[in-house]
Amino acid sequence: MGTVAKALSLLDLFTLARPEIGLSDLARLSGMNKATVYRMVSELQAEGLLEQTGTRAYRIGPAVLRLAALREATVPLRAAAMPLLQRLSDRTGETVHLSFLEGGKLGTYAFTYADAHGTSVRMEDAAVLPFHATASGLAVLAYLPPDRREALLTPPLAGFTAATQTDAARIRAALSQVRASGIAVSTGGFEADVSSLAVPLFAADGSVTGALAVATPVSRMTDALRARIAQALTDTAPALGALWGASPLLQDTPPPPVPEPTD
Amino acid sequence: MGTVAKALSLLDLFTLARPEIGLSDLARLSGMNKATVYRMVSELQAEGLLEQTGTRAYRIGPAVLRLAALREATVPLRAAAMPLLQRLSDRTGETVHLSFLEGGKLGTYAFTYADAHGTSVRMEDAAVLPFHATASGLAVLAYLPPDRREALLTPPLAGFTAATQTDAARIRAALSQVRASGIAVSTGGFEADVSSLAVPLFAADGSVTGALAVATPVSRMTDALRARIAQALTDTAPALGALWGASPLLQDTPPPPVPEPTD
DNA sequence: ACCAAAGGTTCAAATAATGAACCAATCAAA
DNA sequence: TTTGATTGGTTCATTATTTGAACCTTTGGT
Repeated sequence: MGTVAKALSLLDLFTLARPEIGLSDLARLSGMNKATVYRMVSELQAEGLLEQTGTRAYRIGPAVLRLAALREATVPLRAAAMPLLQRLSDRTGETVHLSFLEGGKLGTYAFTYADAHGTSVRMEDAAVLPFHATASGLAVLAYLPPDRREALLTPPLAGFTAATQTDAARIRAALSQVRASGIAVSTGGFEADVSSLAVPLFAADGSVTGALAVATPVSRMTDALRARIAQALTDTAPALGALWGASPLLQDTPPPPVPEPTD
Repeated sequence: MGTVAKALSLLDLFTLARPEIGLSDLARLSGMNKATVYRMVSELQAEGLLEQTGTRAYRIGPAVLRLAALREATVPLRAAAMPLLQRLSDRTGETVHLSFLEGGKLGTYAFTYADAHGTSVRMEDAAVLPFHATASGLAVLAYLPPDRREALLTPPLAGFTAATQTDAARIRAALSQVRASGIAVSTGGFEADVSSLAVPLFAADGSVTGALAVATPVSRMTDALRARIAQALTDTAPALGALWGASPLLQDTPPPPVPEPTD
């Protein structure tokens, strides 16, 4: 792991729940030396990726807004995807959630709510999803090349709820199911009261790039709803893939053109 | 300059005009070795700050969207500032433009248009402003500590138009004017047909953090309009500063509490 | 079939990152 | 106010990483 990667990994310590972090905490959380962290945050600050608050704690800086504007101007994907997500929300009556592989992480990209129900699953933007504990993560994991998959399945796997599956062997078995059906399911693995279905999304070259998911409160999930959501997901995924030039040939072939890995 | 800063400086090579850059071009533009650049972009890519297109060129990656969402959740400044900017636009009938110091750079943060005129100055989000050639830049420069100011004024200064002032001595003289009046003026220094007025913005600790500017087509700028804009700017700046806790005491003291530096 | 330029890779040499220890400032409790 | 613990920040010899010339392979144009 190079110095640059280590410095950038500091950015991932900031979350909605922990938006400001002091120097000592940053050193503790990252496991790096305080002097090292200090030099890194100084460089990140000079670039505007971090900034220091009045209490000397660090937080994400204003430069990311400029970069984000540049990103959306370059790849106006979110704008194009939102109507598709909204239609899927309306059709299923549930929260829809689009995530993409960002380097080695699965990041939330966009989501939409239905206004059908009084209760719905609340999503956070700015979230990174665990691969082994979410439907989206499993959908991606199932179609990742074996080496990358195994790297992400090496113990210890974090437990988020009592229902989180942390046994790598069982997860591998679940991934075979995902490949067989083309759909990933997860119930309460990340958030206790949430049940999700997800389908993988593929890049133009056939590699997996993200996932499209529908999340419902566990109390509402039934076999009938599951079937309706699965149908809606497989209907929507090709149109979404078309936005970045993925082949619509995948449309009627649930197990996509990634060979069943020999694991 | 540390390795991290060098790697991050690559991000600044991407602009709206040049949103995708190949490896060799990145090496040329940055003046770094190709192998060095390659390792850096690989690390930036692993973090999702860059991504590679089908043609192997690099562009800003999706992770910046996640970070931007986190930033706005942490510091919902843009949302709070926009109505103030819009009022200023409506009042002056011109384009308003808010920029902040991001580390060593002056980055565009937000802008609003008036719908009064058929013509107006178009701004780009995702833009970095030169200090010596814009009203915003001069406003900031005037109140920066002498060492930081001098660092930014060391020749060679880039020329953007025939009217760009690139003589550091003359710019220093102009900065005295800015400190005397509390307002910076620039005509055609960055974009040929644009004339701007700007006031500095100060952080809670009294240090300069950015600028608020009004930009008009040169053809429309008159002394009368200049006076009206200057008034509108000095009226708005305190309310804007209040958003981040800057002292409203500055309201009626055009030369803010930064001592006239001995230069 | 050719050439030029691109992306990507290698390895010894050079340089930058590292971490233990240190200082000064802040804060809470005694 | 004294104490003690913790914070942000700094130093410097040791160490490990980055660097860059040269190399290979692929791509695209003529």
